[in-house]
Amino acid sequence: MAKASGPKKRARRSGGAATVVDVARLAGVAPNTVSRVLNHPEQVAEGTRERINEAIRVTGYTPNLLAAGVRSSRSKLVAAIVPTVSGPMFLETIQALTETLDRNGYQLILGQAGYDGLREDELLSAIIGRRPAGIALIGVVHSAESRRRLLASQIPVVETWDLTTTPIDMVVGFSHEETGAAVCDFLLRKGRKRPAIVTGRDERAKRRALAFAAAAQKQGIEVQIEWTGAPGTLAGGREAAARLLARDTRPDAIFCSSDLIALGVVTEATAHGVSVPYELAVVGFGDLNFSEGVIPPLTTVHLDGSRIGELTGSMLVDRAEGRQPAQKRVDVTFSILERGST
Amino acid sequence: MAKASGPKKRARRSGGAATVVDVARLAGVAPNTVSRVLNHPEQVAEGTRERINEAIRVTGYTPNLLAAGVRSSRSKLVAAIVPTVSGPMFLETIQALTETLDRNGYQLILGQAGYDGLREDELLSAIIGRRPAGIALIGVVHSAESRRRLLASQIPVVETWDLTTTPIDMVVGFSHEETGAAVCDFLLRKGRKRPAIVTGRDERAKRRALAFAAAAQKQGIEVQIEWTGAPGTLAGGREAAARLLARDTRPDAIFCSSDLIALGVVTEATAHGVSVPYELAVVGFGDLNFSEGVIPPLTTVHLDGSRIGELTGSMLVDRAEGRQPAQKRVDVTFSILERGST
DNA sequence: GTGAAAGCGCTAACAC
DNA sequence: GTGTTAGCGCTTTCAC
Repeated sequence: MAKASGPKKRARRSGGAATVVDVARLAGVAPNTVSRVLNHPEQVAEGTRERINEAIRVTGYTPNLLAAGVRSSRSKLVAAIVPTVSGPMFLETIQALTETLDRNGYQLILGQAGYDGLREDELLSAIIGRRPAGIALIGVVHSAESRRRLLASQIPVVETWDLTTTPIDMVVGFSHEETGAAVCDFLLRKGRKRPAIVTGRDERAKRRALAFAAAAQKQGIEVQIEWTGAPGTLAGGREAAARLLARDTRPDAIFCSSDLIALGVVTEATAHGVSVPYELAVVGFGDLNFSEGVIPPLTTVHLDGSRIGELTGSMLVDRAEGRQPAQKRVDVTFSILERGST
Repeated sequence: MAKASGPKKRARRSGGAATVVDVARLAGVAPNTVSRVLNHPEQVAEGTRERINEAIRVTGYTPNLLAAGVRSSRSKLVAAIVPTVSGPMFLETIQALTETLDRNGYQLILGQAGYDGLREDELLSAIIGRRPAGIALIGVVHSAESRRRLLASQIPVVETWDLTTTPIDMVVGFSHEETGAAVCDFLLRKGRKRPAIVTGRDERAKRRALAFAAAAQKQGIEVQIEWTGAPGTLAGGREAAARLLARDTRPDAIFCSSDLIALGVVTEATAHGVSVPYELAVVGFGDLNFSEGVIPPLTTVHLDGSRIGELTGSMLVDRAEGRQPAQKRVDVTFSILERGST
């Protein structure tokens, strides 16, 4: 029997999907016993369990997770809020997060806040309304109002890609100030005298740029800054580089707020006959998957985006299951990968 | 009054979040009137509405969308299944989809099927269990079993990035066969005699490659194919190019299954002193945001990923709201953007 | 090990 | 316009 799956008996009230009641009737048990097979199979006798599993197969029953969530107030859902999904920066993090959640039986619901953070409040309502077991803020800057709502919601939160001093709850990230200063140091140590910056306008990039400039200032060096849009693009990098190369005092080193921008800077410099790294050193940020393969290979700031995603995922799952996560604050640090462009 | 939001009165049973009952009590109305303000505000007298809205503010009430979903069997949730989120190919589509849904009050839940499509069935259960109003399959190949389950679930489905002849429900895409043949034509017309292919192993890329080869065959030309991993990387492109350039009959044109691979091929060729486009023409696929900016600018197959996402979103929303979408099958076509690399 | 009964938070039907 | 009643599909006591 059971040639095809799909609804067998008469159509049911709403949607026509099979319910615990249908399965229970077919298996000759009470509805809650079906629930038990799904959630605590060890509490059910083997014979009964088999009969019920067979009934599940025959009816094509797929548990209604919404209903389960209402009753148990455990939604098995985690929300991630990103500025936009189409910047390459956070992809590894989202991927690793999804996989980690998945492995633990959780689903990811994705919200785009945009780089301007308008609509942030509406988005938050939509998300909190789903009663997720946790919320991951990935590279998002949030308003005071959002903070308050998140705090009030009691939902576990992980903020990532930064190390706030006043976190809402948990944090996985690194210091953008340290990063900027470290890159400045690195370039000056290599004997560069006229460092410049090409940076997107987003909050974190700004802080790296400022820290870079401050570190240079300490050595009595003024840094030129060129702004470009967020998220960073190759074209934006080329334009900014063109402006920089046209100046009277041409920089001999450029720190870019993303690898894509850095590739643009290298491309433009090459097009102008400026040799990278001899006349111009270029440092990127993000260590995207193409950065090692281009010519010259890009020196860049490496961040373990996957690790951020995994940690975020397991911290949220821990909390969702009532465990205390190993740490509430993780500094994943960064590293400068020296390659051909410097 | 109402200095801060957040729960006011005594803690409530589960989770501590305010419910319709709390709001109703505070506003002196019945619970369903609160529900009405949320869902059909025009049915409620202005005075009552204001009182309720004030009560909502004071209590910090956020509607439990899970409960709403169970009762109304409308979850305001759409699921998207992608092979992996970290390939750049589908990002614009996911972004446009998210935005379109968002504008209509729907949220996106994201599932990664992986390129191998294992775990596909488990993923599908998790997704169908949420009773989403629609499912978008973005660049995913699905098993016969998955097809059956989707069909049985009665949930509106849009398959994208391809034009299946036997769609589950709706389709937004283009023909990979036509694409492959068109690129072949394009290269032969430009006088290339020894075309080759560097392609990832994913299903669609394979079909483009085969169609390319078949078109060449018709003109009596044999095509060399080099395989690389999926998703395509710059490094993979370089390796494949190195192998191709080492052969006795060196190709004078290479069609790549992604722009990232193409950039790798160009890089490797340049490193070998092979001039692009004079000695070697290179065509990419996807028109990623960097492709126009590199040197030489990449000739590539352009696809409007955003449009695919928007269309998918509005088709699903239409169906979710009981409307018939304008079309069930949309061919978004492709175009070959001729730039410096050919 | 299993069943009966209650109830999660919400919304749809039907009164008035 | 608004309240009363019922019930979505599930899980959680609490019996036995």
